[in-house]
Amino acid sequence: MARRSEHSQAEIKQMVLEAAEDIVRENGYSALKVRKIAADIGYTVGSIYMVFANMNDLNMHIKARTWQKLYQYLQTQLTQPATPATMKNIALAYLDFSVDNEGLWRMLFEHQLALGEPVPDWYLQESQRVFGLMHAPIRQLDHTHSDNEIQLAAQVLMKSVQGIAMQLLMQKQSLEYIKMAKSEIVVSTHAKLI
Amino acid sequence: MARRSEHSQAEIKQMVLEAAEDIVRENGYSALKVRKIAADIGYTVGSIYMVFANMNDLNMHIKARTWQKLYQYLQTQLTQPATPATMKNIALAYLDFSVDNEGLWRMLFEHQLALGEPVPDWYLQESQRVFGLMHAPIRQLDHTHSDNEIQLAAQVLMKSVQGIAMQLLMQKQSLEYIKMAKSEIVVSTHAKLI
DNA sequence: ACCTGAACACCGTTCAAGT
DNA sequence: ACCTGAACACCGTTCAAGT
Repeated sequence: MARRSEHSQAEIKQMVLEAAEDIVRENGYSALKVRKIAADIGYTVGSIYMVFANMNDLNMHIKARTWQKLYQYLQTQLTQPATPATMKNIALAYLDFSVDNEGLWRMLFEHQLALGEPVPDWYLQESQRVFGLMHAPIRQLDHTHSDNEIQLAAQVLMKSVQGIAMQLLMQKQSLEYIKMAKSEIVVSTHAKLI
Repeated sequence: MARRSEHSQAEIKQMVLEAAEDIVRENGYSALKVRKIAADIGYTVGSIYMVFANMNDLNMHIKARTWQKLYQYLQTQLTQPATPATMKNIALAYLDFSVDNEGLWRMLFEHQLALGEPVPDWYLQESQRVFGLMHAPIRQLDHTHSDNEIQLAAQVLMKSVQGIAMQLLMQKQSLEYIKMAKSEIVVSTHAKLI
Protein backbone atom coordinates (compact mmCIF):
# COMPACT_ATOMS: atom_id res chain seq x y z
CA MET A 1 0.00 0.00 0.00
CA ALA A 2 3.00 2.27 0.45
CA ARG A 3 2.45 5.43 -1.55
CA ARG A 4 5.19 6.78 -3.75
CA SER A 5 7.16 9.63 -2.30
CA GLU A 6 5.12 12.61 -3.36
CA HIS A 7 6.70 14.70 -0.62
CA SER A 8 10.21 14.90 0.71
CA GLN A 9 10.84 14.23 4.38
CA ALA A 10 11.35 17.95 4.87
CA GLU A 11 7.99 18.67 3.24
CA ILE A 12 6.21 16.11 5.39
CA LYS A 13 7.80 17.60 8.49
CA GLN A 14 6.47 21.01 7.51
CA MET A 15 3.02 19.59 6.77
CA VAL A 16 2.91 17.86 10.16
CA LEU A 17 3.89 21.06 11.97
CA GLU A 18 1.30 23.17 10.20
CA ALA A 19 -1.49 20.63 10.56
CA ALA A 20 -0.67 20.26 14.25
CA GLU A 21 -0.63 24.02 14.79
CA ASP A 22 -3.99 24.35 13.07
CA ILE A 23 -5.45 21.80 15.47
CA VAL A 24 -4.03 23.56 18.52
CA ARG A 25 -5.23 26.94 17.24
CA GLU A 26 -8.77 25.71 16.68
CA ASN A 27 -9.31 23.21 19.47
CA GLY A 28 -6.44 23.59 21.90
CA TYR A 29 -3.55 21.38 22.94
CA SER A 30 -5.85 18.73 24.43
CA ALA A 31 -7.21 18.05 20.93
CA LEU A 32 -3.79 17.33 19.43
CA LYS A 33 -3.56 13.60 18.53
CA VAL A 34 -1.27 11.71 16.12
CA ARG A 35 -4.11 10.07 14.27
CA LYS A 36 -5.80 13.42 13.70
CA ILE A 37 -2.62 14.97 12.31
CA ALA A 38 -2.03 11.96 10.05
CA ALA A 39 -5.58 12.11 8.68
CA ASP A 40 -5.32 15.86 8.07
CA ILE A 41 -2.18 15.55 5.92
CA GLY A 42 -3.28 12.37 4.16
CA TYR A 43 -0.67 10.07 5.63
CA THR A 44 -0.82 7.37 8.31
CA VAL A 45 0.48 7.51 11.87
CA GLY A 46 3.76 5.77 11.08
CA SER A 47 4.82 8.60 8.78
CA ILE A 48 4.83 11.10 11.61
CA TYR A 49 7.42 8.97 13.42
CA MET A 50 9.64 9.24 10.36
CA VAL A 51 10.05 12.99 10.87
CA PHE A 52 9.63 13.35 14.65
CA ALA A 53 10.95 11.06 17.37
CA ASN A 54 7.62 11.10 19.18
CA MET A 55 4.80 13.44 20.18
CA ASN A 56 6.95 15.09 22.84
CA ASP A 57 9.49 15.98 20.18
CA LEU A 58 6.78 17.40 17.92
CA ASN A 59 5.29 19.36 20.83
CA MET A 60 8.64 20.93 21.68
CA HIS A 61 9.09 22.01 18.06
CA ILE A 62 5.62 23.54 17.96
CA LYS A 63 6.39 25.44 21.16
CA ALA A 64 9.75 26.66 19.82
CA ARG A 65 7.94 27.98 16.74
CA THR A 66 5.39 29.76 18.92
CA TRP A 67 8.20 31.54 20.79
CA GLN A 68 9.59 32.53 17.37
CA LYS A 69 6.24 33.88 16.22
CA LEU A 70 5.88 35.79 19.47
CA TYR A 71 9.38 37.22 19.09
CA GLN A 72 8.71 38.34 15.54
CA TYR A 73 5.43 39.94 16.54
CA LEU A 74 6.98 41.85 19.45
CA GLN A 75 9.88 42.97 17.26
CA THR A 76 7.54 44.98 15.06
CA GLN A 77 6.98 47.26 18.06
CA LEU A 78 10.64 48.22 18.35
CA THR A 79 11.43 51.82 17.37
CA GLN A 80 14.64 53.71 16.71
CA PRO A 81 15.24 55.46 19.00
CA ALA A 82 13.37 53.67 21.78
CA THR A 83 10.95 55.74 23.87
CA PRO A 84 8.99 54.87 27.03
CA ALA A 85 6.07 54.22 24.68
CA THR A 86 8.15 51.56 22.95
CA MET A 87 8.30 49.50 26.13
CA LYS A 88 4.57 49.88 26.72
CA ASN A 89 3.83 48.83 23.14
CA ILE A 90 5.98 45.71 23.36
CA ALA A 91 4.30 44.71 26.62
CA LEU A 92 0.81 45.31 25.26
CA ALA A 93 1.72 43.44 22.07
CA TYR A 94 2.60 40.42 24.22
CA LEU A 95 -0.91 40.47 25.66
CA ASP A 96 -2.43 40.84 22.19
CA PHE A 97 -0.47 37.85 20.94
CA SER A 98 -1.54 35.67 23.85
CA VAL A 99 -5.20 36.56 23.38
CA ASP A 100 -5.11 36.20 19.57
CA ASN A 101 -3.17 32.92 19.69
CA GLU A 102 -4.72 31.46 22.80
CA GLY A 103 -4.35 27.81 21.82
CA LEU A 104 -0.69 27.98 20.80
CA TRP A 105 0.28 30.32 23.62
CA ARG A 106 -1.41 28.24 26.31
CA MET A 107 0.34 25.15 24.97
CA LEU A 108 3.68 26.73 25.95
CA PHE A 109 2.68 25.98 29.55
CA GLU A 110 0.17 23.13 29.25
CA HIS A 111 2.70 20.86 27.58
CA GLN A 112 5.63 20.14 29.83
CA LEU A 113 8.29 17.47 29.95
CA ALA A 114 8.08 15.03 32.84
CA LEU A 115 9.33 16.13 36.25
CA GLY A 116 13.11 16.24 36.26
CA GLU A 117 13.53 15.78 32.51
CA PRO A 118 15.92 18.44 31.18
CA VAL A 119 14.58 20.99 28.71
CA PRO A 120 16.62 20.92 25.47
CA ASP A 121 18.90 23.90 24.93
CA TRP A 122 17.72 24.67 21.40
CA TYR A 123 14.24 25.15 22.88
CA LEU A 124 15.36 27.34 25.79
CA GLN A 125 17.17 29.66 23.40
CA GLU A 126 13.97 30.42 21.53
CA SER A 127 12.11 31.37 24.69
CA GLN A 128 15.01 33.36 26.10
CA ARG A 129 15.14 35.53 22.99
CA VAL A 130 11.69 36.80 23.91
CA PHE A 131 12.75 37.64 27.44
CA GLY A 132 15.79 39.52 26.19
CA LEU A 133 13.75 41.75 23.94
CA MET A 134 13.37 44.56 26.47
CA HIS A 135 17.10 44.91 27.01
CA ALA A 136 17.91 47.24 24.10
CA PRO A 137 15.03 49.70 24.67
CA ILE A 138 15.75 49.99 28.40
CA ARG A 139 19.48 50.38 27.72
CA GLN A 140 18.78 53.25 25.36
CA LEU A 141 16.53 55.03 27.85
CA ASP A 142 18.76 54.56 30.88
CA HIS A 143 22.41 55.57 31.01
CA THR A 144 22.88 55.50 34.76
CA HIS A 145 22.74 51.75 35.49
CA SER A 146 25.09 48.89 34.71
CA ASP A 147 24.39 46.35 31.99
CA ASN A 148 23.68 43.73 34.65
CA GLU A 149 21.05 45.92 36.23
CA ILE A 150 19.48 46.65 32.85
CA GLN A 151 19.43 42.93 32.13
CA LEU A 152 17.69 42.31 35.44
CA ALA A 153 15.06 44.97 34.79
CA ALA A 154 14.41 43.63 31.28
CA GLN A 155 13.86 40.10 32.59
CA VAL A 156 11.59 41.25 35.41
CA LEU A 157 9.45 43.31 33.07
CA MET A 158 8.95 40.56 30.47
CA LYS A 159 8.21 37.91 33.09
CA SER A 160 5.77 40.25 34.81
CA VAL A 161 3.94 40.79 31.54
CA GLN A 162 3.84 37.04 30.97
CA GLY A 163 2.51 36.51 34.48
CA ILE A 164 -0.28 38.99 33.86
CA ALA A 165 -1.14 37.35 30.53
CA MET A 166 -1.06 33.93 32.17
CA GLN A 167 -3.56 34.76 34.87
CA LEU A 168 -5.86 36.36 32.28
CA LEU A 169 -5.77 33.42 29.87
CA MET A 170 -6.20 30.82 32.59
CA GLN A 171 -9.48 32.44 33.66
CA LYS A 172 -12.39 33.81 31.72
CA GLN A 173 -11.54 36.44 29.16
CA SER A 174 -14.38 38.93 29.09
CA LEU A 175 -13.59 42.32 27.59
CA GLU A 176 -13.64 43.70 31.12
CA TYR A 177 -10.89 41.33 32.29
CA ILE A 178 -8.79 42.06 29.21
CA LYS A 179 -9.06 45.75 30.01
CA MET A 180 -7.91 45.13 33.57
CA ALA A 181 -4.95 43.11 32.33
CA LYS A 182 -4.02 45.98 30.00
CA SER A 183 -4.07 48.39 32.93
CA GLU A 184 -1.85 46.03 34.90
CA ILE A 185 0.62 45.83 32.04
CA VAL A 186 0.74 49.60 31.72
CA VAL A 187 1.46 49.81 35.44
CA SER A 188 4.32 47.31 35.14
CA THR A 189 5.91 49.15 32.20
CA HIS A 190 5.66 52.49 34.03
CA ALA A 191 7.20 51.07 37.20
CA LYS A 192 10.63 52.23 38.20
CA LEU A 193 12.29 48.84 38.61
CA ILE A 194 15.90 49.89 39.20
CA MET B 1 -16.65 -9.08 45.19
CA ALA B 2 -17.94 -5.79 46.50
CA ARG B 3 -16.22 -4.98 49.75
CA ARG B 4 -18.19 -3.79 52.73
CA SER B 5 -18.14 -0.10 53.35
CA GLU B 6 -15.05 0.30 55.48
CA HIS B 7 -14.85 3.96 54.56
CA SER B 8 -17.51 6.61 54.13
CA GLN B 9 -17.78 8.42 50.81
CA ALA B 10 -16.20 11.46 52.45
CA GLU B 11 -13.28 9.35 53.64
CA ILE B 12 -12.75 7.83 50.22
CA LYS B 13 -12.82 11.29 48.67
CA GLN B 14 -10.09 12.39 51.06
CA MET B 15 -8.04 9.25 50.38
CA VAL B 16 -8.31 9.81 46.62
CA LEU B 17 -7.18 13.43 46.96
CA GLU B 18 -4.20 12.58 49.13
CA ALA B 19 -3.10 9.62 47.03
CA ALA B 20 -3.38 11.74 43.88
CA GLU B 21 -1.39 14.59 45.42
CA ASP B 22 1.34 12.17 46.49
CA ILE B 23 1.64 10.95 42.90
CA VAL B 24 1.84 14.49 41.52
CA ARG B 25 4.39 15.47 44.17
CA GLU B 26 6.64 12.52 43.41
CA ASN B 27 6.25 12.02 39.68
CA GLY B 28 4.43 15.04 38.33
CA TYR B 29 1.05 15.61 36.77
CA SER B 30 1.84 13.43 33.75
CA ALA B 31 2.06 10.41 36.09
CA LEU B 32 -1.43 10.89 37.52
CA LYS B 33 -3.70 8.02 36.34
CA VAL B 34 -6.98 6.66 37.72
CA ARG B 35 -5.75 3.11 37.95
CA LYS B 36 -2.68 4.19 39.92
CA ILE B 37 -4.79 6.15 42.40
CA ALA B 38 -7.20 3.24 42.79
CA ALA B 39 -4.38 0.78 43.44
CA ASP B 40 -2.75 3.12 45.97
CA ILE B 41 -5.90 3.40 48.10
CA GLY B 42 -6.90 -0.24 47.71
CA TYR B 43 -10.06 0.32 45.70
CA THR B 44 -10.87 -0.15 42.01
CA VAL B 45 -11.33 2.49 39.33
CA GLY B 46 -15.10 2.59 39.60
CA SER B 47 -14.90 3.83 43.19
CA ILE B 48 -13.17 7.03 42.14
CA TYR B 49 -16.14 7.87 39.94
CA MET B 50 -18.36 7.58 42.98
CA VAL B 51 -16.69 10.59 44.61
CA PHE B 52 -15.53 12.62 41.59
CA ALA B 53 -17.39 13.20 38.33
CA ASN B 54 -14.27 12.46 36.29
CA MET B 55 -10.53 13.11 36.23
CA ASN B 56 -11.06 16.73 35.24
CA ASP B 57 -13.16 17.24 38.33
CA LEU B 58 -10.52 15.61 40.53
CA ASN B 59 -7.78 17.69 38.90
CA MET B 60 -9.65 20.93 39.56
CA HIS B 61 -10.07 19.98 43.23
CA ILE B 62 -6.37 19.17 43.55
CA LYS B 63 -5.50 22.53 42.02
CA ALA B 64 -7.91 24.37 44.32
CA ARG B 65 -6.24 22.71 47.30
CA THR B 66 -2.82 23.74 46.00
CA TRP B 67 -3.95 27.38 45.86
CA GLN B 68 -5.16 26.96 49.43
CA LYS B 69 -1.84 25.51 50.56
CA LEU B 70 -0.01 28.33 48.82
CA TYR B 71 -2.27 30.91 50.46
CA GLN B 72 -1.72 29.44 53.90
CA TYR B 73 2.03 29.35 53.38
CA LEU B 74 2.17 32.97 52.22
CA GLN B 75 -0.03 34.06 55.09
CA THR B 76 2.62 33.04 57.62
CA GLN B 77 4.76 35.88 56.25
CA LEU B 78 2.23 38.57 57.11
CA THR B 79 3.26 40.87 59.95
CA GLN B 80 1.44 43.45 62.06
CA PRO B 81 2.22 46.14 61.15
CA ALA B 82 3.33 45.46 57.58
CA THR B 83 6.77 46.70 56.53
CA PRO B 84 8.49 46.78 53.13
CA ALA B 85 10.22 43.58 54.25
CA THR B 86 6.79 41.95 54.64
CA MET B 87 6.15 42.34 50.92
CA LYS B 88 9.55 40.99 50.02
CA ASN B 89 9.06 37.99 52.31
CA ILE B 90 5.67 37.13 50.83
CA ALA B 91 7.10 37.30 47.33
CA LEU B 92 10.11 35.18 48.20
CA ALA B 93 7.86 32.72 50.02
CA TYR B 94 5.91 32.28 46.78
CA LEU B 95 9.12 31.26 45.02
CA ASP B 96 10.02 28.88 47.85
CA PHE B 97 6.64 27.22 47.64
CA SER B 98 6.87 26.73 43.88
CA VAL B 99 10.34 25.19 44.15
CA ASP B 100 9.46 22.99 47.14
CA ASN B 101 6.15 21.86 45.64
CA GLU B 102 7.19 21.71 42.01
CA GLY B 103 4.83 18.93 40.97
CA LEU B 104 1.69 20.39 42.50
CA TRP B 105 2.54 23.96 41.55
CA ARG B 106 3.32 23.11 37.93
CA MET B 107 0.04 21.23 37.71
CA LEU B 108 -1.79 24.53 38.25
CA PHE B 109 -0.76 25.41 34.71
CA GLU B 110 -0.17 22.04 33.05
CA HIS B 111 -3.72 20.93 33.65
CA GLN B 112 -6.19 23.14 31.86
CA LEU B 113 -9.79 22.78 30.79
CA ALA B 114 -10.42 22.55 27.06
CA LEU B 115 -10.33 25.74 24.99
CA GLY B 116 -13.46 27.79 25.66
CA GLU B 117 -14.65 25.72 28.61
CA PRO B 118 -15.51 28.03 31.52
CA VAL B 119 -13.45 27.76 34.70
CA PRO B 120 -15.74 27.06 37.70
CA ASP B 121 -16.21 29.97 40.10
CA TRP B 122 -15.38 28.00 43.26
CA TYR B 123 -11.97 27.31 41.72
CA LEU B 124 -11.31 30.90 40.63
CA GLN B 125 -12.02 32.13 44.14
CA GLU B 126 -9.24 29.98 45.59
CA SER B 127 -6.68 31.36 43.14
CA GLN B 128 -7.86 34.93 43.50
CA ARG B 129 -7.37 34.83 47.26
CA VAL B 130 -3.64 34.37 46.61
CA PHE B 131 -3.54 37.36 44.28
CA GLY B 132 -5.32 39.53 46.81
CA LEU B 133 -2.81 38.78 49.54
CA MET B 134 -0.64 41.81 48.86
CA HIS B 135 -3.50 44.25 49.21
CA ALA B 136 -3.45 44.70 52.99
CA PRO B 137 0.33 45.18 53.34
CA ILE B 138 0.49 47.72 50.50
CA ARG B 139 -2.56 49.54 51.89
CA GLN B 140 -0.87 49.86 55.26
CA LEU B 141 2.34 51.20 53.76
CA ASP B 142 0.74 53.66 51.36
CA HIS B 143 -1.79 56.28 52.40
CA THR B 144 -1.61 58.47 49.31
CA HIS B 145 -3.30 56.27 46.69
CA SER B 146 -6.90 55.14 46.21
CA ASP B 147 -8.06 51.62 47.01
CA ASN B 148 -8.38 50.92 43.30
CA GLU B 149 -4.77 51.85 42.72
CA ILE B 150 -3.63 49.73 45.65
CA GLN B 151 -5.64 46.83 44.27
CA LEU B 152 -3.95 47.27 40.90
CA ALA B 153 -0.47 47.36 42.42
CA ALA B 154 -1.20 44.26 44.53
CA GLN B 155 -2.34 42.30 41.47
CA VAL B 156 0.61 43.38 39.36
CA LEU B 157 3.10 42.43 42.05
CA MET B 158 1.67 38.95 42.68
CA LYS B 159 1.35 38.17 38.97
CA SER B 160 4.90 39.38 38.39
CA VAL B 161 6.17 37.08 41.09
CA GLN B 162 4.22 34.21 39.56
CA GLY B 163 5.63 35.03 36.12
CA ILE B 164 9.16 34.92 37.52
CA ALA B 165 8.51 31.61 39.28
CA MET B 166 6.93 30.21 36.12
CA GLN B 167 9.90 30.91 33.90
CA LEU B 168 12.24 29.43 36.52
CA LEU B 169 10.25 26.22 36.99
CA MET B 170 9.73 25.69 33.27
CA GLN B 171 13.48 25.65 32.72
CA LYS B 172 16.32 24.04 34.58
CA GLN B 173 16.55 24.91 38.25
CA SER B 174 20.20 25.07 39.15
CA LEU B 175 21.06 26.96 42.32
CA GLU B 176 22.38 29.73 40.11
CA TYR B 177 19.05 30.17 38.33
CA ILE B 178 17.15 30.12 41.61
CA LYS B 179 19.41 32.89 42.86
CA MET B 180 18.71 34.96 39.76
CA ALA B 181 14.97 34.45 40.20
CA LYS B 182 15.28 35.64 43.81
CA SER B 183 17.06 38.79 42.64
CA GLU B 184 14.30 39.39 40.11
CA ILE B 185 11.66 39.02 42.79
CA VAL B 186 13.45 41.45 45.09
CA VAL B 187 13.55 43.92 42.21
CA SER B 188 9.82 43.56 41.60
CA THR B 189 8.95 44.07 45.28
CA HIS B 190 11.17 47.15 45.49
CA ALA B 191 9.67 48.67 42.36
CA LYS B 192 7.54 51.75 42.71
CA LEU B 193 4.46 50.55 40.84
CA ILE B 194 2.07 53.42 41.48
C1' DA C 1 13.64 3.69 0.87
C1' DC C 2 9.31 5.05 1.90
C1' DC C 3 5.02 4.19 3.84
C1' DT C 4 1.28 1.30 5.59
C1' DG C 5 -1.74 -0.47 9.04
C1' DA C 6 -2.27 -4.03 12.25
C1' DA C 7 -0.82 -4.95 16.85
C1' DC C 8 0.43 -3.68 21.51
C1' DA C 9 0.17 -1.60 25.97
C1' DC C 10 -2.14 1.78 28.22
C1' DC C 11 -5.64 5.35 29.12
C1' DG C 12 -10.43 7.41 31.02
C1' DT C 13 -15.11 6.09 31.53
C1' DT C 14 -19.28 3.20 31.96
C1' DC C 15 -22.31 -0.07 33.92
C1' DA C 16 -24.28 -4.80 34.54
C1' DA C 17 -23.51 -7.82 38.03
C1' DG C 18 -22.24 -9.21 42.46
C1' DT C 19 -22.67 -8.85 47.83
C1' DA D 1 -26.11 0.90 48.64
C1' DC D 2 -21.59 0.13 47.79
C1' DC D 3 -18.14 -1.65 44.99
C1' DT D 4 -16.22 -4.60 41.41
C1' DG D 5 -14.01 -5.53 37.13
C1' DA D 6 -14.87 -6.51 32.47
C1' DA D 7 -15.83 -3.94 28.39
C1' DC D 8 -15.48 0.02 25.38
C1' DA D 9 -13.46 3.63 22.72
C1' DC D 10 -9.39 5.91 22.26
C1' DC D 11 -4.47 6.97 22.83
C1' DG D 12 0.93 6.90 21.55
C1' DT D 13 4.27 3.85 19.64
C1' DT D 14 6.35 -0.03 17.08
C1' DC D 15 7.53 -2.75 13.25
C1' DA D 16 6.85 -6.62 9.90
C1' DA D 17 5.21 -6.44 5.53
C1' DG D 18 4.16 -4.36 1.32
C1' DT D 19 5.59 -1.51 -3.05
